[in-house]
Amino acid sequence: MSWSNALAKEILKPESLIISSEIAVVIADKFPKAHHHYLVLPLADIPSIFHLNRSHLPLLEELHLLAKNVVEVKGVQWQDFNVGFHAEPSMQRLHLHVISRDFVSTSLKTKKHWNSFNTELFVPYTKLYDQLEKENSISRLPKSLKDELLAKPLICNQCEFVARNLPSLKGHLVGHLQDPKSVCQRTTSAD
DNA sequence: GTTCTAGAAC
DNA sequence: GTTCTAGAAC
Repeated sequence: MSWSNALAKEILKPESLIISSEIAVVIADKFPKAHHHYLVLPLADIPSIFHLNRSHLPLLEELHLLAKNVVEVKGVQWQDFNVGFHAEPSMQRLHLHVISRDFVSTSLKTKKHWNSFNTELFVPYTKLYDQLEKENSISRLPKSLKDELLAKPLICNQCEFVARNLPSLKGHLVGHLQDPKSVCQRTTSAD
């Protein structure tokens, strides 16, 4: 399918690059799911996390360094970010997500969007790095587990709130952004 | 990955 | 009647 190759084409466009090295580049996600959402991609044609082994550990470190660099360039706080890979990627080029934890964005539209960043469907950089070091490969999640994680309730990433639907979660997340202290005291029925 | 939209949920 | 979700896309 052609849409799944879009990232490989995107990194060839100079205007897409925010920063780059000889090994990897950083671009803005075309449909950002938070205020800040960047992708770090190797120039080498590595299709996915399932093509990695121990020999790629230095490459991963380079991706991670660029992730830190883009956050610095944007003048925002590293600790406000999730940095990692999708356990079940859709796009055919290895890409490290660098996404701010606000998740306030009009492009966040589905339960799948939320759960792919806020359950085990999101593999933090360090978790993937350690697994690769230990086992020399990354294994796919069983389909039953993927289905289970996709079906999980919409749990806020900043408090105990469980949203009844996506618009409710989005409203709640805006609350965190505007008033980080009081939003956690709201009852779940208020939304 | 997104768009579109039927019909389920409210 | 309106909002929201979830599956098809040749």
